[in-house]
Amino acid sequence: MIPNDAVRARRPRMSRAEREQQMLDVAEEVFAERGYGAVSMEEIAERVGLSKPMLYEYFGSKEGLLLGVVRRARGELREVTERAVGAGGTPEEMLRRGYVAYFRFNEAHRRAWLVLLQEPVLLRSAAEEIEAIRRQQSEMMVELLAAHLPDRPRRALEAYAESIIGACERMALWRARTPEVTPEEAATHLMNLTWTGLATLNRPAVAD
Amino acid sequence: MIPNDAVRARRPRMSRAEREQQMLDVAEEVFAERGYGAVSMEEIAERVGLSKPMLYEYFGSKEGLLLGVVRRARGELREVTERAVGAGGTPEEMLRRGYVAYFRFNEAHRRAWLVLLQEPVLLRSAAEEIEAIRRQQSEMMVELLAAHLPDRPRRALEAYAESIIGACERMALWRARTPEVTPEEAATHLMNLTWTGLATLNRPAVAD
DNA sequence: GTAGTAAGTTACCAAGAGTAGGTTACCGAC
DNA sequence: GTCGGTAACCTACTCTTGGTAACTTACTAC
Repeated sequence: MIPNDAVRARRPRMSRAEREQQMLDVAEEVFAERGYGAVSMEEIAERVGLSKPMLYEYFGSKEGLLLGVVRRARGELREVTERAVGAGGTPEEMLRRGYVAYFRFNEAHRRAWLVLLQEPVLLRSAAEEIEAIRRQQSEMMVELLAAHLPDRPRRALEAYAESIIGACERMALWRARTPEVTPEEAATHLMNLTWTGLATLNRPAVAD
Repeated sequence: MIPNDAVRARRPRMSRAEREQQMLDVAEEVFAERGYGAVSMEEIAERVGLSKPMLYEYFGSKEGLLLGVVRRARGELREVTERAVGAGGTPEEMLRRGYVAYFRFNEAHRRAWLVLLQEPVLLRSAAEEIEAIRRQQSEMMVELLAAHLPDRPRRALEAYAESIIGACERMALWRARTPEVTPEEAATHLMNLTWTGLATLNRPAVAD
């Protein structure tokens, strides 16, 4: 039988790289909107305009697809914050710029960020992979702190770094519910807490 | 046919309340160990010594069961921290005791805490429920801060509260990977970061 | 123009979430 | 003591969905 060219023409063949990105786009959107558990591979395939086995061809499993989404998003975020921090200046300036960059990122890439923040924890089987990404985040922060606090034990710096990252994440979640708070304001709050410290905060000099 | 009494005797009937607790115990253990996605309702039922429909009778769905586990754990945690903070003293003391209580809790109730921290995010459909619990946590912290910082805008206090809670969570995760850090040490790190502040930290007086 | 490969398909399986409808044990009332 | 009524509990199913095997179609280099 002769294939229906009119129909075939609607599904242009793409290179693997292109398709992958397209799949990640769709998956990111739909995971962020309704959550990993509520979305079927069938549906994602349909939205991409392909059949299910192609998703498995490229990502191996549903978790693999999610991991792809998370990895890409995490990479982008990392790039943004590293550029912000790497621009130099005093530790205070670097920290502040890092905060601002983080909050701007999750404002601009809301969907990516939602997936990034909310989903990785359910990936038991991909835990090591995720762990590696986290460690990277944390190491960057430790370096930043080490420049300012050269005499502190490494262990303490790690603790600060982890705490700060946790604070950022939760602050971002809060900002999602309180959209009138700008990235700069959020950064100021975080600076007041982590840099100035609550003890010194009741001096009227510090504004937020 | 006459039922096999020997077999029946192994499955004593229990009151609803008792069974519920037992089911929550099993679910908590197994979710914490292998993750929500990797555990089937069939298996949980089997471990409890009942058949699947009983789980559905009591919890409605798999998510409902998870929610039950989370709610119970969160309640216990809340009790513990509220008692610690409620004992009074200076804001600094209260904050510190709160931190210590939190880290002690997740040391003593490792399984409960793992579920608590790692799973709720995947519950899209139960999001409001979870949100309510979170708000409670955050409100308690806001009250604590308000006593110390009466002149700050509410909005700022909320931001601090959210950040602090996020810092606690992530710190707890870090502690799970670094078990030699005691609850008291973790609390000290957090105090140094949030109370003292990084700016003042390079004075040699503060130890951690 | 044909061989090889990479993109894409249909049609299936297996596992597990959730349910309909029935059975067994307990408990209070007469 | 037996007889309803209820609450705990079961067997046996359905249906969705993650995952795969085996095939077909189109592009690309020689």
